[in-house]
Amino acid sequence: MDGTGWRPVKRTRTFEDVLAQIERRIAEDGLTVGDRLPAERQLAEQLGVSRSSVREAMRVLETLGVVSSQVGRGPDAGAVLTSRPDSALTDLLRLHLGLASLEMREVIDTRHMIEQWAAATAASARADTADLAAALAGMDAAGSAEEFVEHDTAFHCALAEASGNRLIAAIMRSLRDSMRRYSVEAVQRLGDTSVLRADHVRILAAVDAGDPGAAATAVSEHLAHAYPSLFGH
Amino acid sequence: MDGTGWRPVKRTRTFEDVLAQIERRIAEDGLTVGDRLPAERQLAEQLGVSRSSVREAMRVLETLGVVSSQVGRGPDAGAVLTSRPDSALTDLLRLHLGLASLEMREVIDTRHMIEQWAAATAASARADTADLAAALAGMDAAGSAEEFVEHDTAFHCALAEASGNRLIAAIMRSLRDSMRRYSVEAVQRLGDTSVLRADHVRILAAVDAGDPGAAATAVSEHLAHAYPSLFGH
DNA sequence: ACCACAGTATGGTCAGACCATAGCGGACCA
DNA sequence: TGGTCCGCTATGGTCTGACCATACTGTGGT
Repeated sequence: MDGTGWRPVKRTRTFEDVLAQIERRIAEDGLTVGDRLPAERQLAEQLGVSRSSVREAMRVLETLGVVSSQVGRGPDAGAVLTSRPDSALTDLLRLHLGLASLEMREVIDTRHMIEQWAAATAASARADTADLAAALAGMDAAGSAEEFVEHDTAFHCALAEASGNRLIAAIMRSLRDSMRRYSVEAVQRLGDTSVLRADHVRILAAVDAGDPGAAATAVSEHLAHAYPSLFGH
Repeated sequence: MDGTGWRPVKRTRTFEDVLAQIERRIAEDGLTVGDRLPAERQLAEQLGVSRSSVREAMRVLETLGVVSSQVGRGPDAGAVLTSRPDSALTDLLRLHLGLASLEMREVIDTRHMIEQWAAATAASARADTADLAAALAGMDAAGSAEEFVEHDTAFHCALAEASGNRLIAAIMRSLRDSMRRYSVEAVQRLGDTSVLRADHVRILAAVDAGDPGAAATAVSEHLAHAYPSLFGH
């Protein structure tokens, strides 16, 4: 106890203050996607800080996928508010997988959960399945494991989007991005993709039929086929 | 067409290059949580860039919850590898909710999905429920809506952790952080918390009994009680 | 053995300069 | 009138070098 009643709880770095100011401004001025933030030099002057601090705050916002910086001049230049949570989530997953603070098993279980939910929800909502069918056609035409996985990813992301929940769709895209290499290896190990194709057809049919239970079951069986090593008991 | 076969696809900013180098280094040297990165000045010299660029890369890594910077001197000073995906996810959700590029409904649906899965998984695994019981006791002792929500949050996060999946637990914590204010209002609107308490007891009992189906059902009914406006048909 | 204090490595911040980019707008010419 | 060229300028991107605050390290004195 120092008797002053003070505790150096946490020092606030300048760029954190800048972040708070910008966030407040977004809320107060009702800024939304497409609007521009003031230029770095202006912002620095307005807030009474150096441009470096403003730039560090910009890096954070860019990392979180809420702004996008463009050089040059004109209406599209400068820091523009955007909404790209995908790359942020992807980077997050990739780095934490690299640090071994997450395991692939956890990622795949999460995907399993999301995909079952998305399939059931899309089926209940009788969502449009044109994108799903297109991705299925792409898989049939694929000539390599990489190409197959690409269209497979498109199929599953389209399924997540069909659920109508943008947060879940964003998480799904990031999960797939993080697993790409792993998925390619899984397909190569499997060799034959006809089983996977049949699974996809069943998922699509269940969604089209508006049968949530069947859709969820089809997804579950599909993942068991795709990653047999993770579903053994 | 410029005839050179080149297209300036995308310029790579210096700090992005620094990020890639650091990430490569983490992978190659097998760095893990607790290890230190070189000092900013060293890194700048090694990579042949300015300290500003290194610092911008650090801000990104810090935002993603992969490093934590400490000033001063000694073993704990400098940039240390950590694993804190929670705050990154929380910031991500908060900002995107603020930009209206996500709606509360989507967040709550996601929570519903996660929580059902977590409850069922925890029940199947016969997970330890001491933390759940402790949070339940905290709720009983709560004197205000804020306090109640705090222990309620602890209960649900403990449930996610009991599933054994750290990714899902991290997402759960972030979701709850983002919804805190909304949850407090929901509890105040509800007035009586006895229904919620009974729900929690049922969830806990189902997990203890190792009954995944009952656990999932209990969670679902609980959310319907807590957010009646979102589950009307 | 202990304590006080100078030394030093660390991140945090700032000021100012220069570069590359890309739209803007006027000058010039047909 | 119309179009084309070219300089202007606002923007982000980068670098340099300085200084501050912090917190450990080691040394020297007691």
